[in-house]
Amino acid sequence: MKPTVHDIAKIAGVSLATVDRVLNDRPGVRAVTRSKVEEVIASLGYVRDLAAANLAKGRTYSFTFILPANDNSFMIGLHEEVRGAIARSSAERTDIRIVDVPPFDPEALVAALDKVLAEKPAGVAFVAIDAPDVRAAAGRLREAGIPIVTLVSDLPDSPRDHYAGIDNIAAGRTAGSLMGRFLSDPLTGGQVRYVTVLAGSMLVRDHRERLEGFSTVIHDNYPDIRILPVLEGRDDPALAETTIYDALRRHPDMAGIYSLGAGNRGLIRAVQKAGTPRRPVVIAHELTASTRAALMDGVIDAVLNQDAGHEVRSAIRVLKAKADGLPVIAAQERIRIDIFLKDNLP
Amino acid sequence: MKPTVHDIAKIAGVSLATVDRVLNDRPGVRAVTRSKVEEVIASLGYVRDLAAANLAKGRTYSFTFILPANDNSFMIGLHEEVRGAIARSSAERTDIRIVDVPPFDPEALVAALDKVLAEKPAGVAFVAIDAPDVRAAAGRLREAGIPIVTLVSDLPDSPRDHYAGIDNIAAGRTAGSLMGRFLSDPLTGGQVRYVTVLAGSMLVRDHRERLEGFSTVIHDNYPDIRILPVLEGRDDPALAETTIYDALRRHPDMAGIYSLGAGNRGLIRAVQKAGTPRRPVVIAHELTASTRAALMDGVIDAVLNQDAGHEVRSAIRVLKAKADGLPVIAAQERIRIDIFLKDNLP
DNA sequence: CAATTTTTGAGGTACGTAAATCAGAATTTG
DNA sequence: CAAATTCTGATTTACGTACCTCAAAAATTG
Repeated sequence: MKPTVHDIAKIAGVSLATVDRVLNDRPGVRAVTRSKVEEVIASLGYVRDLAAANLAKGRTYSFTFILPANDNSFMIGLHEEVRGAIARSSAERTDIRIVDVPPFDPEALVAALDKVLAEKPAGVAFVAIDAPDVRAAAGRLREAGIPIVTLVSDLPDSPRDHYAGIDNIAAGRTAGSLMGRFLSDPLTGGQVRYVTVLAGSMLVRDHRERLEGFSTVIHDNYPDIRILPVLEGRDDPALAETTIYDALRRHPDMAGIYSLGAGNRGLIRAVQKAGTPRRPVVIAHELTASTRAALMDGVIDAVLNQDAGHEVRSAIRVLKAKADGLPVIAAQERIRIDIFLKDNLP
Repeated sequence: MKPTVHDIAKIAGVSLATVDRVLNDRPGVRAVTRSKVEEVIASLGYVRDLAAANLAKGRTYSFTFILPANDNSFMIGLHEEVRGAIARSSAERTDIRIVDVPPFDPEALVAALDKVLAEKPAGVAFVAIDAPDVRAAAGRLREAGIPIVTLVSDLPDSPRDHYAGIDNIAAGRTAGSLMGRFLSDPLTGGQVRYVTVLAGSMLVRDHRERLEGFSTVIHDNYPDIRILPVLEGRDDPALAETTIYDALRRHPDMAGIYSLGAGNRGLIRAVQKAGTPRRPVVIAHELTASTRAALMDGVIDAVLNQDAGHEVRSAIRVLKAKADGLPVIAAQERIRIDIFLKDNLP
């Protein structure tokens, strides 16, 4: 059977208390004794029974999720997933709290992080904003020994333990590749096509990265496709609608649209209203009620999606593992870019 | 704090033993007393602490995985993932065993299922073969109260508890949609193109379903694409190579190939060797070393993939939940169809 | 070498549940 | 109404670990 602390004590010829001191890094053990015990632990292949340990500790993992109070479908969905996790938390010894912060506001995020730090939770997950102050606040948390996971939006070059989100450069590249393939003409070819990109804001890292990936692929592989200057829709459906509508009026021959942010409701309306002679190829992000309907109707050709539920569950798993000092299964925690066509909608 | 059995006993005015009898469906409790206790349980919102319960029971979940002893990359990968789970199992109170069976052999599978039944494991996962005898054997397991999960290949109309695998019709539809889009010519159009399908065997349900989805989408949406009679490569690289090579010699203008089974190593060699004037669009299944390389080289255009690791972990989670009588998080257990282009390779 | 400090042992309690025993109470049966 | 049966309560042990106390042994210091 699985070895227990008692087995270790017996074989090492020490008392249970000493084994406990070694296992939990408590003082009061001579170096010789310590190494002897450690040897036995290794030779037996002992692994601490986490369930029993947590039971004994009466421990509950208290995690805090700091989320922007955005009202787009994706963020609302993210909130819901966290609430779902909270509902399930009773059975899992976790106690999860949500802290809302105003969106796109680095100072508010820093304030929230510092406030959370004072509460000494067992782990923190937050949607990062790419700013030096945020990086510093994250450093303070790590300093205090609190594991950190960034969610949806990463904070590179920071001491975060993990990023639970998609690779946005790869997402942009995928969009570019699909756009290129959907537009390419294997027989004739050579005609110049115009593609427009609708972003939320170029101040957001995710959007910058998606654009970067998209542009690279188009430039490198599809020389007859030209990307028009980026339009900013501030993730707002109304603004997106007028912006895209105007663009389609100016370029009735627009071959494609890549919407790399939110506010797709407006984009869809604009495309339908404009009624251009040849409907442009549209690739958008995040599967919501409206993008799903547009996919079915043929207004959108492909949707790249990140599964908020997976991101939340992954963040919790990672925080738990970090809190226990356990390794994470990397393959399990990689958040994949889902590609949805109208034929593989779940 | 979380209510415990002690709280229930105190509030219901009964002893701990009675609460235990109610909770674990043991006899020896009057109906009145039972309902009183159940009322208190409900009113307190009591949930049993699984960790403590399992600790007390000294329980280890013993699961059996029945896997075909195929030697293609996918099945080898599946084996590896199960072995990986076994390596991790010490920490998770699971004891997983692998039983190998000859591939595509319903009788051998039935024999294995019956042998496993005799060992009364806490759950069984197996790669199903679509045959009445297999269905009956699965019924015997369920009869014995053993949870069943089908892996990779489903067994519809059987009493299995769960299927951990992709929707193969949707996969075929996706392949059809990508093929149609990659081949379609938005400006000219109208020319007839020929596409060939390489399957392992039409006797396998997965392959039949993929073909069905593929054909449906092509017929309904891309009338100028014609599907040639299905080629069977028996999932064998050598056979696939000669089959495809011959086909490309006969049809040098072949526009596309959909490989819905295994043996892609041979397919790739055939396409490279044939050197047709215009390389056909190739869509294949399962990301392996060879399909990955072919994607990078541009020989394959898209790979549809099912993540064996996710399937195995999902199967284990579901078996555990069923063994504990807990609900499963459906969204978490849905196995997704990954679409890989050369731009989003992990 | 005595005084002090450090290390170790022994033992206990606790976490929340499972499962068992045994005795007493309530109920049913003849 | 006695006997048999069925319920119920009280109590105990166990699971594997954490953490506490107290005393004894060993090592270190002055």
